[in-house]
Amino acid sequence: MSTEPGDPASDAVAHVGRGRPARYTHEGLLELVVGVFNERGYDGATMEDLSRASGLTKSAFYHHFSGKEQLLRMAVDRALGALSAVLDGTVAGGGRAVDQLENAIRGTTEVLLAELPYVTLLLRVRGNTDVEREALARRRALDARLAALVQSAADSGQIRADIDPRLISRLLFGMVNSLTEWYRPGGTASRREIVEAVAQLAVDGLTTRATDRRVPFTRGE
Amino acid sequence: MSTEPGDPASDAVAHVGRGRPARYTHEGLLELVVGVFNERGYDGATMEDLSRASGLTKSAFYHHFSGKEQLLRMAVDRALGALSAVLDGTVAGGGRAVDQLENAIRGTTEVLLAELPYVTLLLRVRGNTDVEREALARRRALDARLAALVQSAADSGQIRADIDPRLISRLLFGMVNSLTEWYRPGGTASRREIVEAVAQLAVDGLTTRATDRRVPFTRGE
DNA sequence: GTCTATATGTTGATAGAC
DNA sequence: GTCTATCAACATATAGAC
Repeated sequence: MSTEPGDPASDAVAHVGRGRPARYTHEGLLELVVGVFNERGYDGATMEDLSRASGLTKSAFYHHFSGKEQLLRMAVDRALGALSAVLDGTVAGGGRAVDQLENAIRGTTEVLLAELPYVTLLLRVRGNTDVEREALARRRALDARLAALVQSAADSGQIRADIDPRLISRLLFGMVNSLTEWYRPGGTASRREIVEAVAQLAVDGLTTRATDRRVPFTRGE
Repeated sequence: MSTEPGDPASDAVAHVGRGRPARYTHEGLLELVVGVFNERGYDGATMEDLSRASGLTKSAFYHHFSGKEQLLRMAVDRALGALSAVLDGTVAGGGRAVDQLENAIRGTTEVLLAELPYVTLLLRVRGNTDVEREALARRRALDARLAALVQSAADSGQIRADIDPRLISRLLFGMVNSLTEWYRPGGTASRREIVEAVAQLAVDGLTTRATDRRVPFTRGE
């Protein structure tokens, strides 16, 4: 993470103390930390890396956080909270199952892009520690809710029935989650474009189609 | 990785030596090692973990491999070789761009499922060491070839033109790559089913469609 | 080829001065 | 709240006996 426009470092500094370095907000520091976690991997990032990225020594850094695992917990909690909330909103909105599903796809994609570093870290958790296992369990619960949406849409004949809904759910949200592999805030595609692309590719696939979806379907040229 | 049917451990033992433990093949050991890498993460896996999984002490293990990084190189080389080969075959086959693309989707999916642990490890590489950076570079080259296939299909009007081909490529192969997150060889869905599901979802999306694709297109119920 | 023992470096975390 | 100094645990890797 170099210092580019929109770099989290700019948010981290609350005000400069009278001593040597700067003072930091809890949240600003966390964003820096998560950036390092995502660069080096959670295991690969050392407390020395994390503190240096904050402009603090290890000791000063330990004054703000109890340890590496607490940092991970705070980060994945933020991601899980955001994903959980958007899913709550989607289901509360009601409507046809297929529309709820499309809303869930758009909503989770939006959250992923808006909370990119936190969701990225969440998706890379492997389960080596208690914090990680707890995060995995909560993530599985979210996945189950998404799978249930797909199942409902399939049960009511609103989406294709020739593929197992569980498989569809995994592939679909696998596509969404894969955004963490390449999306970066300053890139060519805007969030809005990406959300549209994901939703449209999910619904219609690659095939060419006229603007009015009810025209006869023809494949290729 | 416990000892289940089809467990790599069974392939690892070549024959029992006259001394205490067993002898191992280079390749069988590598499969065990990659399993541990994927469980604990490359950084999280210690040489102690790796040797213990092989039933050897650390020292005996070092007799077979020069170190942790060599193991990683061998593993990602295997994945990169397999992916590269399938892509070579696809392009050599010729045909319409859209058909080459569909073949590439099927081919990379098949390779991913067949070489699951190796591809999984490859996809998790972050770039902390020279070996990792080299692997990332080779992977980017493969991604570029896939993106070029999508671009060709778009240029000749064989796939939808309302989404940036680069974005399509990333989402499509992101979906394929997401299989490493959950596919396990003994599961309910066969490789064949999964390849079909990926290809069909990619081409047609979620929408219900009659068996004959040329019937008038209707959405929902 | 495998073992026990150990060298050597790194890491997460703490002590205590200022 | 930040620093320098340091610890105990653990990691990669090697030495050398059998």
